[in-house]
Amino acid sequence: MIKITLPDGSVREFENRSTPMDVAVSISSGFARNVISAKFNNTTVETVTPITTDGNLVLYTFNDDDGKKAFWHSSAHLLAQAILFFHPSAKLTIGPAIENGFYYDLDLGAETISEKDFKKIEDKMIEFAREKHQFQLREVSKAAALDFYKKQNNEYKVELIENLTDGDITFCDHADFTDLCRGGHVPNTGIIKAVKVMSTAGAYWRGDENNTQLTRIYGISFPKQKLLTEYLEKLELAKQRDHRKLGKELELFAFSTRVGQGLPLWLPKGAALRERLENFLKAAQKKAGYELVMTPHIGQKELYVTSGHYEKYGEDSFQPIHTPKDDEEFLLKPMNCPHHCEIYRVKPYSYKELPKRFAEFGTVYRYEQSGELHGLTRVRCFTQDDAHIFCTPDQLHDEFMNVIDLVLYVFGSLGFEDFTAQISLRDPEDKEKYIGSDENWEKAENAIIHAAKEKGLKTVTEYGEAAFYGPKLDFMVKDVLGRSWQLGTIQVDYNLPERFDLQYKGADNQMHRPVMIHRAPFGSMERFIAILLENTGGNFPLWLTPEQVIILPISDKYQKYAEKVSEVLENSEIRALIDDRSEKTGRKIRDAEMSKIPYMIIVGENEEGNETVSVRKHGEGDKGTFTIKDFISLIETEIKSTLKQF
RNA sequence: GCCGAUGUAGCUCAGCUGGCUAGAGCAGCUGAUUUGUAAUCAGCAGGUCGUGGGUUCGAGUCCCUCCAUCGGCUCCA
Repeated sequence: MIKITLPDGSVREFENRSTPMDVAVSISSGFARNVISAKFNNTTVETVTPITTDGNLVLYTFNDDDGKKAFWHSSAHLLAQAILFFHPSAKLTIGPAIENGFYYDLDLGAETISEKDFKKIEDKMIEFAREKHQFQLREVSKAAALDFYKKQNNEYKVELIENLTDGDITFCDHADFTDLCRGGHVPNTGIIKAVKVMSTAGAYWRGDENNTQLTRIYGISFPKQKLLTEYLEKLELAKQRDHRKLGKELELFAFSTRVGQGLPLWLPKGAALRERLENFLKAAQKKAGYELVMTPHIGQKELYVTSGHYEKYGEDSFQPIHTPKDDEEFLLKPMNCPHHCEIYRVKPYSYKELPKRFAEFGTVYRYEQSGELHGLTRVRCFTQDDAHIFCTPDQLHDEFMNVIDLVLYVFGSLGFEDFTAQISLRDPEDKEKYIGSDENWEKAENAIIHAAKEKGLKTVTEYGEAAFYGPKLDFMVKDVLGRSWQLGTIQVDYNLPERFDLQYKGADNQMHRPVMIHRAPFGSMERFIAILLENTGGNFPLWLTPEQVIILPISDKYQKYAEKVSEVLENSEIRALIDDRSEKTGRKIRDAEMSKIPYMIIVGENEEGNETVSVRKHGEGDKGTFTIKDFISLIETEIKSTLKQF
């Protein structure tokens, strides 16, 4: 007999070689029907794997992340099986589960798969699924595994197997389909009831652009048709909140092919909104002891040679600007830090004057690859809410903590609750990508790790995500389709101060090297506004939104009164406009609702007589009648409650 | 940059296997209407069908180039 401990702490005895499914059945047959995967002693096992020792067992259904993972991974096998049916010569590579569904990467040779083929692939998958094949994991020797794939001329699987250890290699069979696989499957194909092939894409083998480009096929599957329908509906709904769509509808920004790819044009409403965001941060920064600076959009090549940017990015950047003078070259600035280092160098500093905090809404230019451009989230010209803090090593800790507070204040004020703090360290395998000594890197990385821990941030650590001059603490937020974007960032840098030979005089009368913190709470105005648009669906907080109030006179008889109300609101710095079209009130309300203006006030005979306004709130409806004064204080109260002081 | 897809009026879209002067709704303009909590009515105007080339008696429709956009990959100072 073996003792199995379940997640609730209860211990039950089973016959030796009982399977997770046996355990599930012993709990309840209804539950067992929904169990699709399991973990034994924290290792993924098949539901049919015999258990031979005491241990902890967790059973998963589709409602668990681990259950979904097994479900989608199993679906990837099914997808590969269906593709092989139509393209027998396709070479399989890998097919993992992802956050939403799964994909399979294949080398199709000269053949292609396009959207027209999706339906027949889906049908074939369902056909195979209904045959209720069991997934069976079996161990194979390395030699046998290599032999199997060499016969198929599948160099990809051969490469994978060569990196595995003999005795640790398993194949998974279902029907006549076999794949190299670690395991983690649902009991049988029959529970996969609904599948959708979502898209195809090119993907480089092992993520290296020097390798063959494979065809990646994305799909998603569910145990019920209804769940698939709901998922697709949710996706459609999400697209309604795409910042590119909303930006156009709300007239915030636009692009012009004549101006150029990735070069956003800010329209009046967008520019005003952006200015309000800037002022919001400027006010907080003033309190936090920052000083505003301004620097040119270009700098001599030498500046970037000093900073190291030229060496790292020269060829992939906008190319130098030449002047009538021979050998004179200027670069569009890709970052503000070199300029700010030069500001620091303008005069000598004593330790008593540090930290110096230079802030600038600095516009930078980067020649991003054309295929990378994406609305406002990835552009070639953007404005960073940049600042560089120059401090003594002793001050670094406190300064870093203060910056975290500022970032959290910004995120909190704009309703970003669902973010991840990502500790971005250098890739230990590829130190060539970075400048500076190991010692400096270690100091900087430790400073970030400790500060994030001390703040109690929930963090993830990513290697290879550091900037070339230093590690970062990045604040990641997801867009409407679940893609993660870096917004706020804080970086510790020991390297640029060295490169620019920055100094201060210490209490010991000796010269010392300051430490530099790069930070941008928004990250960039463009990306931040894009993600804010998607998070709010265009319903911005009242203090930020382009128009706060729209006045709707019942007829043009009340135009004068509408203008009077507008003037009073304006005097209280409330942004209002009047809809003076000769339309019915219902029409004006509809249009105002569609344009997402937070407050509508309706004025007619009753209101004019009593000096009142009839208030309607966007998305909520009629709020009743207010005196103008009460309405103003309603607006002011709402703004105060959403816009806290730093 | 790479793989795949898409590109018709300001917006959303129709236009079958190539065949009269390219259609609709919304938005716009003009006029009527003077309106009470999500669309008043009528009329008018608006497109060299992304660009350049080709095939054809004939191209929005087929082929190629380029441009832009979308989904990925790679990249992201």
